[in-house]
Amino acid sequence: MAVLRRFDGNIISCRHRGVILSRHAGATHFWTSPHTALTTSSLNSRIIDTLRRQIATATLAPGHKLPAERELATLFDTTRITVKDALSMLETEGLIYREERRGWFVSLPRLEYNPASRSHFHEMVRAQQRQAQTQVLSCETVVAPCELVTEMGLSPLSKLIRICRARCIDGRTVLYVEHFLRPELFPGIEQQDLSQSLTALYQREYGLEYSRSRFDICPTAVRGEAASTLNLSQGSPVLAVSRINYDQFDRVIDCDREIWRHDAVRIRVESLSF
Amino acid sequence: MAVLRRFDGNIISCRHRGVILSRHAGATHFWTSPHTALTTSSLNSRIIDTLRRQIATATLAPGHKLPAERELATLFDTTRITVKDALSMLETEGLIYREERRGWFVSLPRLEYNPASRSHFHEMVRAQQRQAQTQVLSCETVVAPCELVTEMGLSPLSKLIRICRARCIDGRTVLYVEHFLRPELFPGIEQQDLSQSLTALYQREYGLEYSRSRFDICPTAVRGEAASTLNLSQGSPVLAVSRINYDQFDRVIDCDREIWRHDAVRIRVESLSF
DNA sequence: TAGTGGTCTAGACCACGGT
DNA sequence: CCGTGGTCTAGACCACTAC
Repeated sequence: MAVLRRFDGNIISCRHRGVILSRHAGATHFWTSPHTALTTSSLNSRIIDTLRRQIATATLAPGHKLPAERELATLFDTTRITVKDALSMLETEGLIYREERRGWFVSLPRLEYNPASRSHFHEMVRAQQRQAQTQVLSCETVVAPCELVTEMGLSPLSKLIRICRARCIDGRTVLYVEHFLRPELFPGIEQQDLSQSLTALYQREYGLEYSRSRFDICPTAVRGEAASTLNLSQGSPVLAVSRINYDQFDRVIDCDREIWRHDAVRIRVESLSF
Repeated sequence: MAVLRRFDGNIISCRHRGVILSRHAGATHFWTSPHTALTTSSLNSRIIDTLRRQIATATLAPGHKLPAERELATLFDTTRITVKDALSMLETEGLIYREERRGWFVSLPRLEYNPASRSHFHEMVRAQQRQAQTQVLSCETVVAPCELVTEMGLSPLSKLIRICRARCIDGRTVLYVEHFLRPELFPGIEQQDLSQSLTALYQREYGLEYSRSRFDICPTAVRGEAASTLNLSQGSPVLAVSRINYDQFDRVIDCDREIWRHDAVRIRVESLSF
């Protein structure tokens, strides 16, 4: 049906000067179906294909910084806008990411994340041969946001404890997370070390265990404090995972809102069908 | 901590002529945390805020077509590029979507989708008061793509049956899906009506039932046949959900690759913690 | 202070969709 | 055929980062 039209030439010729960047055949990326054809051959997609190939072959290795946009524009004999379009597309694809005014970088392998597991973040990261770090940004009592009143079944104008944290993998902040806790269940939690696993803390200090949870996964755009914490520009794509957790007595314990850099994670869930 | 700085003025004043578009205060969108601040007030974010508000109040109702980019540029006294930037950001956020060369439209409510449930697509859509439709694009025997050989535990150069379908909600194609089936389990399936639920077909005709499955969720960019089927431009953001399904004897039955329009769906999973 | 991306101007031509 | 977005040019100034 769909015909496979790969761009197999090594020389990416530009309109005026001609540019040689890629000398290797591309490897197949998991999310690149071999059944999809490349139908366009615009300048834009030549830039994309060239960069994609360099990334696939690790000629551009994970974490490496790309040349400046102006430099790439010169290299490909075009303007910054065209280059930016190409880079945005690769960003959407998750192959590269940007840091606000710092430049563009090749993405690191995605963390495999199972939101149904109560495995601790640090453990999960270590199990994947990566290094984790957690930073507490704030802990304060707030009036429950109205959508949480509904979601958590609270009475209106309830108070909640809000804990904000940033989590890093291999030195890069990839996750901004807000926890909303029912204060009556967690007296004095402000005095605890909140950079550790909250799940462990709940259990050790308060005898509360997750029994079941419900989570929503929703790709969206980042704004506000989450954006600056993640070094992202306003409106960059992220993956929002919100969870409601129930304890062994089926009471709502807390609610998380995780904002993941969308190139940094792959959700994997094992489940029984029902 | 973060200060709430809402843009509460009704009059969006542009640099030369001044434009009044919005007259209503915005409602809070679920994914818009009230704890995040709007830190910029560029021309771009004024466009975004104005459109966001109009959408939140359904002044711009779901499914409605936005004015042409050139028209918006005139309206906001700016250029098409600036308008496109704003529209792209709203697209990333999932509030609007585009159809290739047709224009920009306000997104419909997201379908709530639980990949762990074996509920049939048509049932699930109907349960949410929407209308579903399925179109079979192709059914053919192919050599197993190499990443599936690994994922499904096949011997190299195995053959698989590949079924490609498009699924619509309320007349809009929102899902492109490929199924890869082990041919030895499904003799003669090509002669069946493949526009119905495959799950039901497996059970009725072949006595096979899903018992468990593993799925991966990964935001990425769309290319190739999936893009044209979904009326998307190359590189638009989508949500890729790939699943491996096991039968009651714990054998791999099939593997799905779903490509969802990223504004059309919200993944919701209920799970026991472990 | 130099370098970077963020934002923006003011146009242009083309390809495809719908009539 | 016209209207639409898709792509592209050739610059500009600003804000922030890193040194």
